[in-house]
Formats: sequence, structure tokens, C-alpha cells
Amino acid sequence: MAATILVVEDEPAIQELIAYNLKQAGHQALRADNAEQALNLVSNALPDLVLLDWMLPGLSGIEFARRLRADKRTRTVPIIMLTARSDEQDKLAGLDSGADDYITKPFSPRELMARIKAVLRRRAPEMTDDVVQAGGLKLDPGSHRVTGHGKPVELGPTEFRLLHFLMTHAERVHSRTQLLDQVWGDHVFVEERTVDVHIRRLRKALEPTELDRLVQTVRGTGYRFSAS
Amino acid sequence: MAATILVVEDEPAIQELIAYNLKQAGHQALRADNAEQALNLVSNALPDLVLLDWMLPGLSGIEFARRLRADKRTRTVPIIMLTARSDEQDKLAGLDSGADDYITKPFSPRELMARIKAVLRRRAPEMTDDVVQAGGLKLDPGSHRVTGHGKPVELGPTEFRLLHFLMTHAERVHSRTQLLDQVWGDHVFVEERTVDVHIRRLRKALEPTELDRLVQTVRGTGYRFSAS
DNA sequence: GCGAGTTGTCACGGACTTGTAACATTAGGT
DNA sequence: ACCTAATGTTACAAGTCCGTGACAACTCGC
Repeated sequence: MAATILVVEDEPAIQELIAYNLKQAGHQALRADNAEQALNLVSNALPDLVLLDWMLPGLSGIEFARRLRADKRTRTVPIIMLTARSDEQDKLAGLDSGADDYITKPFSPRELMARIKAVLRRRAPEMTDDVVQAGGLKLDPGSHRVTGHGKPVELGPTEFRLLHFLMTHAERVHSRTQLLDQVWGDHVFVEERTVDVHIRRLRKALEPTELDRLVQTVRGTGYRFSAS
Repeated sequence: MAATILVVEDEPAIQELIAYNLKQAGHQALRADNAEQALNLVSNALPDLVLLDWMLPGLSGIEFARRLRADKRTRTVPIIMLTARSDEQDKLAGLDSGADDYITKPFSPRELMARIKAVLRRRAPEMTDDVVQAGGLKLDPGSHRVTGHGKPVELGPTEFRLLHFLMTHAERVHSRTQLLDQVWGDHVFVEERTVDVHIRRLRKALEPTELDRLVQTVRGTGYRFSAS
């Protein structure tokens, strides 16, 4: 899946380099030269990940990270810190401010891309465009297609995200609250029972392929995807 | 598993950061800015663990910890102290006041989560989602599944919690009162004999696998899980 | 703006769970 | 052996949780 990535970096050459590499990898790059500009962009549209330079003119990178963590709406956005210092003390402070990973300059584009992928996979595996496959069911985030035993399955957007999350976190029970947080987003307010309805819609769509049994109810706890 | 964790921390950014990470790990976060507020929350509902800042406006963290330890109802709640000082003297005082662990700022979220898990594992193993295995019985809290000699075992929610507690505190006799407190919760009122009925239901569910003998009666005292 | 598709909420009914009481059985002391 | 207290067992009514269909509000491309 093409992630939208915000690059906050004051040095034009590095910003350009990063943006180019992101584009090359199929992501969309938003750019900001400083924290103020970045805050503006974030208030418009939430990126899927933030690449954040440590040293910024004006508001520092750490401070920016703290602000993102302080606001309920932006709390979940993964952050990767970029810095020239390799000092361990800074590293701790950086992680303390809420960064998910930390990379020291100079870095190779390959390394940066690997870390981005790793963070997306860890924080939001359903954000990567890896094909997920289990028990005869195949979900391809890239083409936004789902097939069961080779036959196409029609899903609405929410059911698609729900199935994607369940498949990337299989063999685990998820409470309705967790599913709302992870699939709907933690800034929305909807009834818990709404999850039931979407589970129902998902099952109905899977019924023709008999794969609806993979979506299981755990009474009193939540739902589980299981291929065994 | 989902533990309820009380965060007592006056600095909003850090409180937010911690709460966010707790939620991410599947826990529920209660928050308090000061000790007075924390005492209120505790009197309402007992948390499974307390994260406590050393420096608090008003009643200090140490004093708050002492109060928890002084009250019979809250005496067993695990406490992790947070502090900016790395001074050995303070560390001793902190542990002396009854803290289970101690962590100095700045700390990485990863480190904090690791310590929480370690403390829960030691003090309340039924709160973690570690797989428990004994005598051919296997219970997986993550997927909410139980198998005996590989065959699936069907349990209701209460029987599941009961078995989980017994397995994580095996080779020990638990009185009916203790089981009610630990498995049902400390503020519910049910007949003691109700435990017997659930033990019966648990045994019945285990019968097909012949593993019901692991749940043993200690006449005049209570019940015990034993794999030997 | 129009219509198809999507979304969140509600209400109803059925299935499962739970606590209690009542009765049966067992263990342990005398 | 007998008696009593403790535990096993069953049945049941009340409560809770979940599946399901209907529906109105909403979005989005045309």
C-alpha cells in the first residue's frame, strides 16, 4: 500500500534525496523545511509516517515529536528520527519523546527504506503492501483485491481494512475497542456494536467461498482470524 | 492480556506518551496528575499496576506508595517508580517504600514496556499473554484457546479465567474467597459455593481429555492445579 | 444534483452464560 | 459404623452477549 510520508528536514539536498527515494519505493512524500510548516501539513492531512530531522531551525525535532504525541489525533503516527549526532544520550531522549526508530546520518537510502518498512510493519503491518495469504484466502493491498480459493470476493472499504487487519494479526483475539482503534482510527467515536455489523458484512461477503469460518467469534472477548 | 494500569505523572507530555504506549500494548490506562487524584481512582477500582512519578506536586510519589502499602486492599498492587534522578540513594529509598521496580528518565518506551511485562510476570502472571503449559494442557491467552493433548477444549469466559489463574498459580491451594477475588474481581458479591459450580464446569470440559484430574480439591481449604 | 454504494445505529430474537438453590455423595473424625 | 460437614452434581431462571435485518444519513463519481 502506498503510504504518505512526511519529511521534515531543513537541508534541501537531503530532503530532495529522501523524497526521491520515497517516490521510487511507491510512497508519496510530503515535505516541510521546518516544524511550523510540518504542523500545518499535519493539520490538513494525517501522514502514515513522519521522517523527522533532529536539528531544525525554530521548533526542534524533539519538540515537534512531543506535540504530535500530545495531540490525540496525531498520537498514532509513527516517527523516525534523523540525526547527525550518534551520541547515546540523545538517542535516549529521542526515544523518550516518542520516536519509533532512530537513524544517524550519514545513512544509505537502502537503510532508510528498510527502517521505514520495518516501522510500518511493526506499528501498522496493514500499511505495507505485502500480500497476505491464509487458509485459501488471499488479500492483495497493492491491487486492493481479495480472492477466496481463487474466486474474487467483493468487499467494501471498511470490510477490506477490517479483514486486512485481522489477517495481519491472525491467531489473536481482538476486542471491539481494539478493532475500533486499529481499523477505524482512535479519533472516531462509534458504537462498539458497529464492529459486529461489519464482521457480519465481512462474513456474508466470504460466505460464497465458505471462508467465513475463518472469522471467529470469541464470546465475551472479541473476534479472531484463524486459518487452522 | 489487558491489564488496567494507573499512571500518576504530573507532566502532560510524558503522561500522554506513556498512556499511548500502554494502549498500543493492549492495556487500559487510567491517569492522574497528582497523588490525591490517584487515591480517588484507586478507591474506586483497583488497578493491576501503578506507574508512579517520583516528583509530584503535593503528596510525593514515595508517600503515595507508602499509603498503598499501608492499606490492606491495595497492599499487593505492583508499583513501578519513575524518576529523573539517577542517584543511588533515591533508588534505595524508592525500593524501600515498596516499589517493585524503578526506572530513571529518560527511558525508552520499549524499556518501560519491558519492565511492565517483567513486573506483571512476577506479580500477576495471569495478566500477561504468555502461553501457559502444564501436564499436557496448553492455554494461550492471546488467541484465547485451550488444548488438552492437542485437542481443543471449549470453555466459557469464567472457566477460561479460572483455569488461567489456576495454571499461572499452580501447585498452590486457593480458597474460594481468594478465587473470587482474583478471578471474579474484588468488588463483586457472589456466593462462595458458586466457585464449586465453576470448578465442576471446568472439570467437565476437561473430562474428554482426562485432564480434569489436574484440578484438585483440597478438602477444607480450596482448590489446586497440579501437573504432578 | 442524482443514484449506487457505504456506513453507523437500532431493535429483536436466539444462544450461551451465570449464580443459586436443592439434592446427592463423599470424606473424616469419633 | 455412624454422623456431620464439606463437596459434587444437576436443574433452572435471569441475565448477558451476539447475529441479523432494516433503515436513514452520508459519500462519491458521474
